[in-house]
Amino acid sequence: VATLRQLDKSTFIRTLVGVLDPTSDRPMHRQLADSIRDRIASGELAPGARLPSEMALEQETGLNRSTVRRAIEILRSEGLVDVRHPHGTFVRKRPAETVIEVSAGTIRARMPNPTERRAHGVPEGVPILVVDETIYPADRTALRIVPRD
Amino acid sequence: VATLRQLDKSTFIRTLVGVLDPTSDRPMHRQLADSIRDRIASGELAPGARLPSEMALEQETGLNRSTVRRAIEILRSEGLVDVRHPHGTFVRKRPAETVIEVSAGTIRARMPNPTERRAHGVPEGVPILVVDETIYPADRTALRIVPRD
DNA sequence: TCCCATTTGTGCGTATGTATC
DNA sequence: GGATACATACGCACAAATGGG
Repeated sequence: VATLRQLDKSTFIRTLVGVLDPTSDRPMHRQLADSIRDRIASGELAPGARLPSEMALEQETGLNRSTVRRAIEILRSEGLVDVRHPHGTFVRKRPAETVIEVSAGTIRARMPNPTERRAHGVPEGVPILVVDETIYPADRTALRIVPRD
Repeated sequence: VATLRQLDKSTFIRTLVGVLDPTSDRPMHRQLADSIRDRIASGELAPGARLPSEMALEQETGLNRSTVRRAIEILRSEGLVDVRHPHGTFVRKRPAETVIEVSAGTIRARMPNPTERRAHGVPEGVPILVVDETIYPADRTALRIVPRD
């Protein structure tokens, strides 16, 4: 198993490096973020999968750890990954979705402040849905419009 | 005018420093972000107002520029400020809100990816409202539920 | 046109702390 | 206690974009 995991990791990094272009106008941390984002979108990095550690990414991309961290920070702010200290960085799993039925009101969305984040258990990079005054974490809520009775 | 501006700036920084506690468990960059966020919430820093430059904040808080930048990054990811290179960092003005009337469908919210950000002109730290397949930038959109005809 | 000052952006390096196994 | 891995904080240098003179 150790051998297989090692192989998978090497493959991931090799292709990762393949798309990094130091001569590009696009900053390196954005390129790295793009690359990982693509792999998440394609399913190559499935929900729950762990990304290589910062040190591993640093070594195998040749980038500085700060640069690697900035890439991860981007994905974090997009709600794509979940950084668990000191376990690693994981592709976020979408929690089970609760459907809320609404038949009236005004709906907005925005990023929560830290107080709201704590109060409602909203992970980083996840907005909130605001129905009139009521707050729902957007990663686990869908609003369904239903005719008023 | 120069004198007045200088006075305002000094006042701002003094109070800013006043709430920074190096012995606290809370990281310095979060404390700084908290402090500025409070000032935005209270209206002391009105929409459109410019924050002190990174160098000014660095000098007057005694924090490193990287630490100052991390504080600003937090506010940015919350959609509170708008960083314009090389002009400075400004308290974000809420754009005029467009009310969309919906009478059916499913509504979700999430952070946009860079492609969607560009396509819909969504600033950083601003989520999108997704009505079935249609995307609306959440900073300028409110959805009003209306009875189906 | 060009230079300069200002301000944010990018990228590197280093050290130490904290949490978990 | 040690190993691992992320968190915080410092520092430095140079690039890029804009505006003023």
